[in-house]
Amino acid sequence: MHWKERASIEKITIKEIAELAGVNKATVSRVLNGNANISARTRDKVMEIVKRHNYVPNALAKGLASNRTYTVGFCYDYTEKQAVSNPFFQTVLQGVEDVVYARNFLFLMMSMQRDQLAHSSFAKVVTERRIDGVLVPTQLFTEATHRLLRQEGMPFVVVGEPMISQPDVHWVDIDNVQASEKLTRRLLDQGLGDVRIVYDEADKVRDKFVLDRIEGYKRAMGASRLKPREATLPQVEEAFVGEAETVPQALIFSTESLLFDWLDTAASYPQAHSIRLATFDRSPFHRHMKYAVEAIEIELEAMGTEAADMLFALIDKNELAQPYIKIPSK
Amino acid sequence: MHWKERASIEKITIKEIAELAGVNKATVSRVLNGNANISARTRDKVMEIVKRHNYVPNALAKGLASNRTYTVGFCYDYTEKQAVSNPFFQTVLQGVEDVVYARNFLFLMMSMQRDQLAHSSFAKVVTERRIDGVLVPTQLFTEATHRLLRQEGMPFVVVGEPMISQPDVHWVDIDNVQASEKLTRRLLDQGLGDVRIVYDEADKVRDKFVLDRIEGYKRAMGASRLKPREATLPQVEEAFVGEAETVPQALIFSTESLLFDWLDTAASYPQAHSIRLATFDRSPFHRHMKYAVEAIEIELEAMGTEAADMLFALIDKNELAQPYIKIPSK
DNA sequence: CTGTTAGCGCGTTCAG
DNA sequence: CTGAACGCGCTAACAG
Repeated sequence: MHWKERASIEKITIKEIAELAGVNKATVSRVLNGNANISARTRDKVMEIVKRHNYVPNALAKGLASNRTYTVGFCYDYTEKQAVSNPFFQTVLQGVEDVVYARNFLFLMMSMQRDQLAHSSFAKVVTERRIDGVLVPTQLFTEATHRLLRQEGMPFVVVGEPMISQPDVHWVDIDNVQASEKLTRRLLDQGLGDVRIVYDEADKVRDKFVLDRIEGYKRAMGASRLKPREATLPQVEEAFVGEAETVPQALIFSTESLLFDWLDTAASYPQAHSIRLATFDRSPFHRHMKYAVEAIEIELEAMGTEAADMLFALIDKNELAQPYIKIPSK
Repeated sequence: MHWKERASIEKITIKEIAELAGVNKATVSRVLNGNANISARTRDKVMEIVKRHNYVPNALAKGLASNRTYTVGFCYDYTEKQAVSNPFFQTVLQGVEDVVYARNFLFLMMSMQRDQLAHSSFAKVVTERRIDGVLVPTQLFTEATHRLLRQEGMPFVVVGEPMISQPDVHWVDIDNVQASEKLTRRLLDQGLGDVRIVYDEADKVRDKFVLDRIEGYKRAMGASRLKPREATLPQVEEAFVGEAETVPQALIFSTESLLFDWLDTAASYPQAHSIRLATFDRSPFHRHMKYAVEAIEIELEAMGTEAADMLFALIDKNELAQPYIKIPSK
């Protein structure tokens, strides 16, 4: 059995339905698409046949005729092999899926390596018009990406606040300032005074959320009239070799990977065990880790649903109520 | 700007190319598809125009005409919310992607909740013929799934050995018996004698790999003339409340989630700290966990590439060299 | 080697 | 309210 025959198994078309119902193709099409001007009688007759023969529209033909694919894309970073396994990623994805499937759309995942736009499946999908819109994580939203999207007239929403904001770029993110402020306050409320925030130099330049988390931390510290102290991981470690430095009571890691890096080295310092650890994005692994980790629930799933909703607004009406959305932590 | 205009930005078609080159549409199509019988002159002329105008074929039209979508699907289990974040899942996925993109195919992710086939995007994609073939994880490969796939004549490969083997079902899996034997031997070689394997009753009935891992364990124990002892998690715990029982020297967890369950309860038993822990699928989180975990490298990425290769063989030639593939651990 | 003629399955005028 | 005719962009016979 060749694929050509295989693919035509039992697939009834709109034309055959029309013949069976004794009406025209166009009429069937109208019934199927809920067109208003149809007599109840013909509608029922057509629907009966549709049901009985288990008619399923051909998505390709429909797309070709209507210039729509009924598919949205989700682009993910393939540079870091762990991107997909990232709980962050997958929770957002879940929110997206709920919305996408509720709309009866499909969902095309595309990988893209940073700085490899030209050969990515992302570029291919966009230029071939296999999607009606796309969600792009902020890490992948470069100048080149933006240019391609705009040039192709492809609706898009950035997931995560882009570093440089532009008027025609719509995005959704959690409110990192608020989340960080809240997390910091939670530690302070536990009686800890010397709370510091740890960041990575490279991240700080590239990721807006790192800046925001530092900012939120500062606000909470300021509100308690405490001196904020931000540091890179190496700087924190100096506290254990130098003598003048005091050991912090708690460390807030601006990213989870920093926390992991810390765990790798902390074992060398006995004093490190008493430090309270905190980060964002609670993960199911936390409770199995060497030390207890304080984490704040951030609304990742909501981020996915909001992003998808924005994208559909763009696809449907080509306009947005708000240019961007910040989701506060509860 | 409405989507209809937006979508037609700058998109040159095969027909226009033909006019510019002064040839027929069909000729352009032949050039584009690398058809043999074309004079070098017309080929060059056509290609020059194609390049200059940045022609990109319309995937939908191509698919409609050739009855092909140039897309393969990957179905994942949405029942367990963590499925996508599972390192297992994502490593396999990576192997799949490499093959799929190398073939210039696209990649459609579909979710499916167990026992919810009818309303899944999976069923939709398959019946609407939006893919040329699909990869299905064994957990989702139920009777109903199989029936749908066969009824629609959709080529498929099961990822992971199905519990019940059937002649027309092709699959790829790692060699779990071999991997388990190897892992067990590694523990025995460390001088540990009382090594036991832990399984979950429900998993054992549903997942073939659990049976295989138990089998591999037994072989290694047998080869060392040791008495194999398999137990469920509750049974293992009894060792700590009863008195007659001895504390095992090592525990092999047939799944990672069992290991996690163990970690949750182990803290209560001081004797538990000395037990060596082992499992399959090394994960990046292991090294941050409370206790050291012995793990064996299994060829997950190869599993993905092999599965994809099998699928393409099915799509292209509708036949397979081997009905299934078992990948040994190195 | 290349042009002609038909569709693929569906949406969408434009009449009536 | 419904039918006829055409087009979406491309591939696939069949000629020549």
